[in-house]
Amino acid sequence: MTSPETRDTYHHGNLKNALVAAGLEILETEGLPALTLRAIAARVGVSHTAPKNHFGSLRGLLTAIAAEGFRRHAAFMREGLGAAPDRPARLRAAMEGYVRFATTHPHLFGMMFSPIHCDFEDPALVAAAGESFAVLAGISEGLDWDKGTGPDALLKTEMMLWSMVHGYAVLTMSGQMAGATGQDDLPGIAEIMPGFGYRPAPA
Amino acid sequence: MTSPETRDTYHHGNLKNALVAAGLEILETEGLPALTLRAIAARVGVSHTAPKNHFGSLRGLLTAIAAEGFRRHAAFMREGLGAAPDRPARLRAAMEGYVRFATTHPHLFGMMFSPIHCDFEDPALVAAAGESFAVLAGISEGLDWDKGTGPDALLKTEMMLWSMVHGYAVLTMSGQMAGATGQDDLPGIAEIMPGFGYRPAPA
DNA sequence: GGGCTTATCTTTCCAACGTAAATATTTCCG
DNA sequence: CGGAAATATTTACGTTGGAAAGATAAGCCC
Repeated sequence: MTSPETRDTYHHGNLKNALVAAGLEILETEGLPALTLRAIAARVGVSHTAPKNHFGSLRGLLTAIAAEGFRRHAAFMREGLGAAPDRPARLRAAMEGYVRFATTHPHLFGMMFSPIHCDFEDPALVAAAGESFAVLAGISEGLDWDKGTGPDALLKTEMMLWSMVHGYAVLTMSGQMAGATGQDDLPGIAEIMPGFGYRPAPA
Repeated sequence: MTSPETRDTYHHGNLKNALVAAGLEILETEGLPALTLRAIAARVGVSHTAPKNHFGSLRGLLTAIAAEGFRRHAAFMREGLGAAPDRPARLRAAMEGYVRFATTHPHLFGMMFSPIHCDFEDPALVAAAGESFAVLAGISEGLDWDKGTGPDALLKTEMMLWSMVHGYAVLTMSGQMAGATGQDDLPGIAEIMPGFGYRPAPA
């Protein structure tokens, strides 16, 4: 996917996308500390100052990479939704997709939620993150729990689900959950989520 | 608390503690990106290579700072416990202490859970983090929910509470929760936690 | 199709960073 | 008192992101 180390034309032609793709590759193979401006540019075959024209700074490039990460993240969450027979199963599938993305792409996932690396004010990133959040919002409606009917019911439900699954993903992935509990084999996200039911579907 | 910029003796005398204290100060005033080896050393008044004798590397020093962070984190969680009249109130107090620490010391909190900066294998860090986890463990016992009695009941309860409160803290603090929901004024941790009750105290 | 404008990329340079190695100073302890 | 160990400094090095200036290509208008 990424262009080779050399090229015949002075202009790359598709540098913006190539840089994002190269960054994703580096994240997968070498991790976050190796994700330097110079390394990304070298992989595409351009000078280390070339990205500045498209992204302004390293932070800008990382933000674009994170945005692509959120799109894939949303795709992971949506993956099991089709096969789910009912709403509780959909809830479970989305949560497990969330965690599966984190464990499959740990470095990318870590960067996507790091204020040091990403600019959460960036409109493109906000939009991409909203794509993931929308999946959560979709399964939040009608969830039956003690705050599922009052004021801000939907907002509270979304926040509760997001907080739980995100905390689980972060803490297990970093090894802190294993370290603090002393357990190697930890329960999955479905095993630590209260068994929420759903109120009858609206109409 | 920290030594002044100059000193009369060749040996500092208490460099190890002074470096940790200086690091904490920098985190409060200038944030995580400013927490460099050279900046910490300069604040204490030693050369930027002096910390190596005590901590090995920058990562080692940051790990020690994080450990002190976890001790203070545990103190925040314990703070409201005494005044709580019953067990549900204790649960709420601990959760709110967790979040209050994160909002009061955002940069320190962020570093404490960053595998890039800290070495989660370090015994001192594991011990300090365990101190925080112990507070959670203390309020997990007897919590009444659908997984509160089966196998690994206590472990699952601890993991559920920790995941929820940690996810909430991270996502609200980074601004992502506000960004994705479009809400400025978000519900507190107590408002998005299921209203757990407790089974009768054991004897 | 000639010429101006703009976008894109390179080259060069710089300050700041973490770390290594060699050296200086102090303390500890026999 | 004296050598060993601990502690801190000096110097140097390779790497990083970014700024500045110049080179090259593309777009576009007449």
